[in-house]
Amino acid sequence: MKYWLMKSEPDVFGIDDLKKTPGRIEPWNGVRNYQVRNMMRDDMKTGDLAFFYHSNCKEPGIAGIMEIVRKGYPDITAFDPNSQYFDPKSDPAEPRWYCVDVRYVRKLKRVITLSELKELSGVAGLPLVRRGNRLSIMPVSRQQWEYILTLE
DNA sequence: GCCAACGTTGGC
DNA sequence: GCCAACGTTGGC
Repeated sequence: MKYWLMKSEPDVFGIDDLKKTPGRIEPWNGVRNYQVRNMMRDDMKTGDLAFFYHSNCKEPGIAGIMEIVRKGYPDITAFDPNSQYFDPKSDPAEPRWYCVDVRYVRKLKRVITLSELKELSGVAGLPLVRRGNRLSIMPVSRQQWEYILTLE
């Protein structure tokens, strides 16, 4: 089993939105970055756990936990001309973009903020705290995962 | 709203 | 294949 961190803007889709979704399951679609695509297509498996990270907001940080309940499969929003994520270059016969399904597990007792994570050596090496990082999904080691949960 | 960092695109 | 221009991300 692996661990991940997945970013989303709470103004667009936050942890509370996932919690409110019927069945508490949502496809994590619209990702249009090849590095992240590869992770969803090849590495993320059913049963993996992920931190739900709130980005581009007043207090960026880790807000909750979710579970991957469906491994990588083609992102159909890429084929939909009416979708904001439409990509005419993605051929249904050979899909360019992938997504996974996530299920709400729980919110953390408090948001563990980016600024505090940056101060702590226990998460050194995590792309999130590296300058200029733009990965919207990244792997988290078991040690980092457990360390972060001790901060809660 | 600003802007640094970085990915993508496309001309050559 | 290089690289300038452009677009996006995301912290601040």
